[in-house]
Amino acid sequence: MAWDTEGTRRRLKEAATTEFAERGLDGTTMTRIAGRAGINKERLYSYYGNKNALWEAVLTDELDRLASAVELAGVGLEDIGDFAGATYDYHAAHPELGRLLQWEGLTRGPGADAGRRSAHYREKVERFAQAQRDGVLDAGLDPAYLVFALIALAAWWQTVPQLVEMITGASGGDVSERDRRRAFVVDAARRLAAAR
Amino acid sequence: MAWDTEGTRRRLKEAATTEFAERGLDGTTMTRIAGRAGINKERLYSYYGNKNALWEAVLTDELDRLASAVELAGVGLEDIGDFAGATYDYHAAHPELGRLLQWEGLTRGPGADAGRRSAHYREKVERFAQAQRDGVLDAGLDPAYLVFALIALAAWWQTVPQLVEMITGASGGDVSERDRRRAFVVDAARRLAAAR
DNA sequence: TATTTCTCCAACGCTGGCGTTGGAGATGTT
DNA sequence: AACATCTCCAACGCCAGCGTTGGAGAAATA
Repeated sequence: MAWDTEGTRRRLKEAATTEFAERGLDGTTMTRIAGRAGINKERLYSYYGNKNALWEAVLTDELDRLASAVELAGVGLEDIGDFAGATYDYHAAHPELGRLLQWEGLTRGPGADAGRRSAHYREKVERFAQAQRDGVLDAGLDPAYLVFALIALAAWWQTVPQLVEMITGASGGDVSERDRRRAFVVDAARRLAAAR
Repeated sequence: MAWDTEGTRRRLKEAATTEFAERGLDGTTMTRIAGRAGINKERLYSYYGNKNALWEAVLTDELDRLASAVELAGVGLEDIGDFAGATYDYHAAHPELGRLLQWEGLTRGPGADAGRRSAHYREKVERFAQAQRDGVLDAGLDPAYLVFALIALAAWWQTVPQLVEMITGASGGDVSERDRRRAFVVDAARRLAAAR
């Protein structure tokens, strides 16, 4: 059988992503990760060094995927709604990311890969500020707060599903419910941003 | 010196609450809790049995406090913005409780005391529906979604502080920043809910 | 063929954390 | 006085989990 080093590397990271999202950094064991991947523990260490480094690798990787999957097309009101919708879609399709971010938020200290992530968000904020100068967005809003609010609206459904279920009485399983939530997020984003 | 068994019991639970909120169940050590309380570890075990039992005790206790604090929240239909502001204030004032619930939500499936909590939320939803029939709220909004969105806007600042810092560039420490966030939440809530 | 690289495996050292124990002193109660 | 309760303390047994090691086989490369 031919070798596939990138494949084993990827399988290890996938297993780590699942385990970390499920149990957090402290709750996950390296042995479990290796076992889930069906690959020897020694390989895990030789590829990723130690547990913390693996955690960082998982987090940066997941954030990269989010960044490349969700684009902010323009600076119109429509685009802002689309941006919120796309963010919602991504989180709905990849609930592990929300849980990872939540674990990270609970463990104090600087976030993984903080530099690049900050730059990415600042760019979004800057675009929003520009839209504001163009008169598309309400001038009274802090663009950074707006970016944050949109992400919160789009992402929180996946991070606290128990709360959602308690409030709405519906679980997020079926498609029509998901579509209704998405429509609400898009609409809410435009309501928030619109100049009045 | 007179004995104060209830006092030591309470001090132990307070220390446990702080530590658990800070580090979660897995991240907390019994030795640390005892050390923080300034009481011997053996006392901790004699009073609360083991780590999991202590966790349960802390959680049910905090949930009781939340329930009784929430019961005070009065009568009549409040202004939507004020409701969001009050929710923001509550989460800002009681970060331990919010963090404990976050840990719990991540580590388990069904949250403890789900019955009472969902009843509380349903009641809020019902009030919003009434406000909708009265024409105060936009008729096109699902009131449950609206309640959820308001809570998300108010609570997520405390949930993912790293993300907030990356987006806004400011830490939530100083008072003026907190006031500005609160004002944004209040304003955003009104924008979301207003009939157009 | 010789060498390097990738992989498996079993076992190990080590640390840290859980929960316990036995002894001792101080403070109460009968 | 006799007894029970509360507290401290130091040390222990135990185990799970991190990260390592040495040896071996298989696949590539030279």
